[in-house]
Amino acid sequence: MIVFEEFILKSTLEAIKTLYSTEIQSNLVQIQETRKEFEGDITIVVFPFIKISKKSPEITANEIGNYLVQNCNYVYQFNVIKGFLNLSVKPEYWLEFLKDLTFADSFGTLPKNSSGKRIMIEYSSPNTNKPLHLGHVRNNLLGYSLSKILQANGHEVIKVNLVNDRGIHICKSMLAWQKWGNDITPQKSGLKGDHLVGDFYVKFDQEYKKQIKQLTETGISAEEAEKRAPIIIEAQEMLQKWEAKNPEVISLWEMMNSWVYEGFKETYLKLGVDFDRVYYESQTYLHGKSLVQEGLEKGILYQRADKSVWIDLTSDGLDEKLLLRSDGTSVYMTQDLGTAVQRFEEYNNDELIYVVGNEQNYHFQVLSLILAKLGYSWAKDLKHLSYGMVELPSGKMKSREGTVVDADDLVDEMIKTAREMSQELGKLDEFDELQTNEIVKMIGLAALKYFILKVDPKKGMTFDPQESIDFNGNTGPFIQYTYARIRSIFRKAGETGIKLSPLNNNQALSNNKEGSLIKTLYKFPVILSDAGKNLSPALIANYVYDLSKEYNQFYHECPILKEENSEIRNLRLHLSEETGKIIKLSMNLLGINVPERM
RNA sequence: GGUUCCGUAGCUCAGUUGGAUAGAGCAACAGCCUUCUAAGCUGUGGGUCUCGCGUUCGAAUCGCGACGGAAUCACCA
Repeated sequence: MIVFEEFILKSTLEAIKTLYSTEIQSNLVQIQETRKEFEGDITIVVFPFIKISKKSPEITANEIGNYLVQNCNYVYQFNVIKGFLNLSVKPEYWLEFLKDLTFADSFGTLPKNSSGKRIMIEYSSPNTNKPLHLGHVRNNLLGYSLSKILQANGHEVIKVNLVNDRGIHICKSMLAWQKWGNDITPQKSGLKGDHLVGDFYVKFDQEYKKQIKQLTETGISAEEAEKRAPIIIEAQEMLQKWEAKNPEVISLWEMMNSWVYEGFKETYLKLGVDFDRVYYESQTYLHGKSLVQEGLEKGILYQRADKSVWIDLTSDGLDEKLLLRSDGTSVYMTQDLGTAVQRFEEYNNDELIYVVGNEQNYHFQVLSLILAKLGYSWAKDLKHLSYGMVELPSGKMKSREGTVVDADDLVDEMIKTAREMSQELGKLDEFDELQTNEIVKMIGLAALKYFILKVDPKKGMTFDPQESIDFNGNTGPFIQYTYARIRSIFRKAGETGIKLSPLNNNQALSNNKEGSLIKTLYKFPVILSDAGKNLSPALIANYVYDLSKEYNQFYHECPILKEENSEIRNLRLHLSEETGKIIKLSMNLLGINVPERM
């Protein structure tokens, strides 16, 4: 595959050496895409050179432009606007690029392990006391998409899920079920297991609040009341029994967790995400204690009079952090230290990416710092994909207060809307029921996934369930529609016996929409690589939107099957084919499917 | 209070080593289907890039300050 930029960079360095007898660093040469409103393909910013040339930007640009036209094969003409040197790449090279593209299997992607690392990515990581909500949806979609993107960048990826299946939160649900459940089960209630368990979590909280209120009315402070409410004390006792492996508590715990897992399984399937390995916190929460011992011996950690163990990070601009409670039990950090060591030992991975919300930035900062202090060289290879919180127009979501957008409801709602919308447009007429179900599911999910993934992960986002979801404009369905259009052309071509033939070497581009489409296709490998480096599916999402928009303009302006000149028609068919391939590939990187028709 | 992140059109968002007249979509308005899928295309209006100062040939982008918002600083996870 030709990469014009490399050659132009090299020639520009030569030009400066020849013209001004100075060798410069290659990072002084700024090469960028020429803006649409100007003529040309590739632009060099000449301002950095004027100190060397000691001439005006215009003269400098002209001198370099002339040199390139004479000495660089790919450049055939140029124009200068202010300090910008706009170069035009010879059309035959664009065509050659397109030709290479027709032979490429998955253009832009690197084969497995080609240049790659072994990367473990942890995402989802739900609690087992309640169903998944919109926040988890963002997490799952980011994690899954990122794993695809990293694979396409030639890395080996291990997707893992760490299920938070123990602790006070699940005891709350268990206790509430014990008290008010009347032996209800998912089967008897007809509810999904995770939803049923979540209902008891809410029930617990309501009762807890009631008890706090009663206590404060007797003159006890709110803080004290929160500690003394009988129901919270009962929950804590239950947690102790769990840790003591009390058979009754354990079997209740196993039963309710199994309900939740059934529910999660369904949600994951619906969202189309999966994992190579699932860890359970009940099996990992004791890890890390030996590390603490080691740290104490090395003098990195210290013990207080009450036996609790701490690390002092004040010299790193952070605080002191607890690593073992005074009763010797471990905390979240202890466990994370332990599991990180385990994972690197077990998988010998090069990186470990945690997909976790930005509310835990501090935690991960401390985590890698402690590991570095303990002497693990891979501490620098821990990465935190810190994504922003999803808020509703009404503000933050609170699961205890029932103001969350439930993941299952959300997906169902999207599919329902997709069905209504498609029906209204008369798009479902040719489909039978089975096909209809499949297509509306594909469209509804695309709308949801794309809406969430197109936003820069680092940024917070607001989600309006009523208005946010659209099927026009910068949306998943728009991109799917573009793909379906392309497929439709090839069905028609098949019916009329038109076939793709190899591209002619001397084929000229007949329309500038063809040119801008080729240029957009050309950008894909760089976008894919950037998306991997920046851990950002949003780059792919915005690119595939640009590509679709570009294609629709081309489609509108250029007849394809109706084109009578068979060479031009063939070129346009190839452009359509390649665009379709990259749309499909990009959408797959986002975890979104594309339909043959819609 | 300390630390970190954010502030771009009415709304949701792009804008990545500082580069040309800051871009899309939605919403509003006006056009385009006897022609390959109108979930499309074209056009109009809409901006003090929160504000100020600085660095620079050049700042939405970098630095400092102010204002506004978020997260975090737990013997929670």
